Amino acid sequence: MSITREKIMELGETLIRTKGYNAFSYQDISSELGIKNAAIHYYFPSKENLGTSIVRTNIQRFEEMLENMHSRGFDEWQQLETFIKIYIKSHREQKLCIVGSLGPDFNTLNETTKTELVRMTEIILKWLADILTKGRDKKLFFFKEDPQNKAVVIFSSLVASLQLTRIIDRLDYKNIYQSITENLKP
Amino acid sequence: MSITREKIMELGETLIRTKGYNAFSYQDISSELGIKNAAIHYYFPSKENLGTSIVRTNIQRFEEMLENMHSRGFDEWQQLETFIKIYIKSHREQKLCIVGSLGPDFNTLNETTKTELVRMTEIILKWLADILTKGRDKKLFFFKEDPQNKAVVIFSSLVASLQLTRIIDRLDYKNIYQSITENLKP
DNA sequence: GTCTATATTCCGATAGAC
DNA sequence: GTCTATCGGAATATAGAC
Repeated sequence: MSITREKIMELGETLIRTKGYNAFSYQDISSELGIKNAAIHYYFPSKENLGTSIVRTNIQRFEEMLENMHSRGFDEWQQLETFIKIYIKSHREQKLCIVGSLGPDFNTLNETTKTELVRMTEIILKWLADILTKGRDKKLFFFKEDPQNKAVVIFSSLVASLQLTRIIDRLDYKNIYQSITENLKP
Repeated sequence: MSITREKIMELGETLIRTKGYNAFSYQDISSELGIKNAAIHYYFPSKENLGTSIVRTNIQRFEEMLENMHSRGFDEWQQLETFIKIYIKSHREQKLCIVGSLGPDFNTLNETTKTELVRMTEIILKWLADILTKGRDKKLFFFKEDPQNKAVVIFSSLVASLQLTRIIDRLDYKNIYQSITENLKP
């Protein structure tokens, strides 16, 4: 795989997660890379291709993380904390997550990008509901709500607290995420 | 106040909450109203003016709701449920809330719009932390976490579950919000 | 006071040079 | 295979007509 192509995807992802999909342009990427905007079109004929590829890479990254956690034999608490660490890192880098940055723009996305974003969100929610169920069965977690709904609530907390801390930067993200896990303790 | 001006603001708000700030244009509004796009510039010289005015109106609306609830003597549960009803309505109308739609675009907004969005978010979070504190003192709510953090977590859940249900529309919003309140019951 | 004709800039995208 | 010159159109915004 071409190095330029990789750089474009990395920059594109950063731009989506900082400025938003509809606010960034091929010019933003090309000027940073010192090439013309049309050069980007060689690697990604349309913005749709770029957006879709970026989401696909993120799905791959998430699935690799799951495999990694399984091979290491992580329990449900360790899995949840590993996932939350992604959000702490995003916060430190002043970026939103992919779901939280593309989600609000959903109605303006092309069909292929929509499809991948749906797939990514489903994979995350399914995994989260899964570890919530298993963790509760093993008495690691305690909660009364339906695991599927609880998964949406927890994921929503993570997604939007990145958005809120961007608006009000004095909010302490670490304490916020502790509030989320505190809630699950038996 | 001019009727055209009001229609522009209403349409503008709908567009922000469905397509996002950077995806909608003056053309979208003018074509709907059967006028030229430049006519919008008479009422709102720049997009910044329109965006800022829309946020200000939303702050006013929220503050009027607070006054209304106080004059009716709503307790903390009633206040929280009234607030959540706004989100159920938004979900039904397939719209995000203002904070959830402008938040991800924060870095691309003009200074005055940023300022108003910060103010709106602060007002909501302050009110929410307030009723959580008072409600817990009165034994209406039960939770162990710090009220300020809990306010961010609850608000985040509401904001982002609108975004997630847009991506995956089979998610049941009513059950999600019940998970949020369930969690506060003593 | 209200709106239109028009300017300007920037966007995503195509055709073709190297 | 990789990139540049350039297009057509859409975006925000100004100047001025009614």
